[in-house]
Amino acid sequence: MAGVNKVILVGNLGKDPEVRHLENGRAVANFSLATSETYKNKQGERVTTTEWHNIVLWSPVAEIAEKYLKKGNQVYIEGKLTTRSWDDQDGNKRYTTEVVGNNLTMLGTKSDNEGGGGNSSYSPSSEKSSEVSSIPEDDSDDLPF
Amino acid sequence: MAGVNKVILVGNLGKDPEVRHLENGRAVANFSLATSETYKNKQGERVTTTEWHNIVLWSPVAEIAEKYLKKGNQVYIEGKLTTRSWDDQDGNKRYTTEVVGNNLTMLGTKSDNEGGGGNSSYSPSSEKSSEVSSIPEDDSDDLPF
Amino acid sequence: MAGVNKVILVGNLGKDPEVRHLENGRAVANFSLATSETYKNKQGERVTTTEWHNIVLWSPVAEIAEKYLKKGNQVYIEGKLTTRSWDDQDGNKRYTTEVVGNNLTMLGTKSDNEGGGGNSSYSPSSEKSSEVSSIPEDDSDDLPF
Amino acid sequence: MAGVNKVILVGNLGKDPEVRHLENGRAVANFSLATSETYKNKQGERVTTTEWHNIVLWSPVAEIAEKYLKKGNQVYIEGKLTTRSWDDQDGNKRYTTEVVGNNLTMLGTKSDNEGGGGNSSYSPSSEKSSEVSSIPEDDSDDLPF
DNA sequence: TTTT
DNA sequence: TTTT
Repeated sequence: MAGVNKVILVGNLGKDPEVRHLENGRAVANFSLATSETYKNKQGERVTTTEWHNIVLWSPVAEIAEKYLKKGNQVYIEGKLTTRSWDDQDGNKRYTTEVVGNNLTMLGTKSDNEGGGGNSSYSPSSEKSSEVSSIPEDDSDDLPF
Repeated sequence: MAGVNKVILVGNLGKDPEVRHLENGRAVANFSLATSETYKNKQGERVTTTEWHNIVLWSPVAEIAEKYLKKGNQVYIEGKLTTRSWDDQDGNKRYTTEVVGNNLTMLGTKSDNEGGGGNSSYSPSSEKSSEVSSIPEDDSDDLPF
Repeated sequence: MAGVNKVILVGNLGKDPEVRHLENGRAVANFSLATSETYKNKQGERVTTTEWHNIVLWSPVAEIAEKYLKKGNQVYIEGKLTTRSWDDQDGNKRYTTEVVGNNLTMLGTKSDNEGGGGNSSYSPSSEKSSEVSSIPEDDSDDLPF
Repeated sequence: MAGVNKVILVGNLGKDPEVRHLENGRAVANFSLATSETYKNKQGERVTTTEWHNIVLWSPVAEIAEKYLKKGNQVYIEGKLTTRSWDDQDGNKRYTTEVVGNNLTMLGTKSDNEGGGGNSSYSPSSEKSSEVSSIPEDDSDDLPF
């Protein structure tokens, strides 16, 4: 009965996170993440294929994404697969699969993650270094925030 | 640039695998897999939520699924997330996310996986035991088939 | 700086868990877990290799292990690698590597896990089913205990 | 019977890899990898704990490590846990646990991995970019080398 | 020391 | 559509 539903991704943000602050005080962040792999095909040519993932982060990870993540940043994300359904304008049932992340680690050096993305609202708080970027899943009380 | 795209699931098959044998000799198996988790809500009631995943397996894992997997069986599946697009009858772009598995391990005892599923065409070949059910990802040449 | 240290195991307990209850109210469980893989060697013979892992579980997972796990049971364990050092009787520094689990899921059917192991002190409490055996890592407040 | 034995690490090399080329043409690389996590303790102080792992890589991953990895580089490593025993000078049985990696991905930008380590024999080949650094586990025949 |  |  009990199951396991786990996703592990290392990739780059396709855009800056979009963060909404809900009335109940929680925040939710959304962005797309690209995971690429390069291989040689039969003709010996190097080919790169990229998969795009819809990432959803809730508080307190959402706030970390808001403060520190920018378009292009490389991150490790651990989470679970969820599919939700909705009705489109034609009354058809549609499904969207997302990765709800519960663990986020920024990769690369600090300089990789500064200056960064397509967002002009660069915040000096990102200088606080990537040391704070990992959310240990098993003691969420001790978050460095 | 190089990335990681990994999914790890432990769940139960919602139905027998559907297997198609392609002209090029390869086979592809499809089935849905349920991963359930149980927790207590604020009212102290035990609640079970189930997530359904679309699983795709290619040869030689597809043939293992064909021979040994039945509705209800519990399996460990490791693979990667892929999203493919198609056009529906209204000309709208639709997206389907699937887990393409490259590693499959049957769980539980042999007796769990015998007699099994909703499929009446029970095959004695399933008595060959689950020893053959794990496909080591790194030496696919040594598959027990 | 921030890193990832994750271990995922599916295997069988080599013996019943040994559980110690500490003065501070916490409990710690220890047992060995076997992960086996079968492959064909160059001679076409089926060969099984088994790796043994030292598992350490702390409250509240330790109490679950105490109540429900027995020698022979198949489990999914997620945790992290830790190496601790100690001095042997000859004054040499020794190292022991253990997997500290933070997520445990019992596998197989209920019947697999009943009647169970080499332990005669079979407790009817294990009939409470494996529904309680999964510890969702991200809402430990909602543990079914 | 069939089991799962999987380790996933993101960390930094403690030193340049040591690579031995065996008579049979295979190579084996060894290095230590640090995975760090930072959290706040009860006193609100930020604490960093570091775990060291013994990494072993065989061909063809060993050659990649030899060419591209240096002390300090951040990598993603996927592999399995193995414990081997040996006899020390006092005739005591000793055990060493290692992570045998079968998947390696270099993290960060190219500049992170240049100039790098404590090794003076810097090789321009590392400029070939980290695109080549991921070894897809399921088609090892198509390695970009 | 497990499991099939 | 699974499982307990």
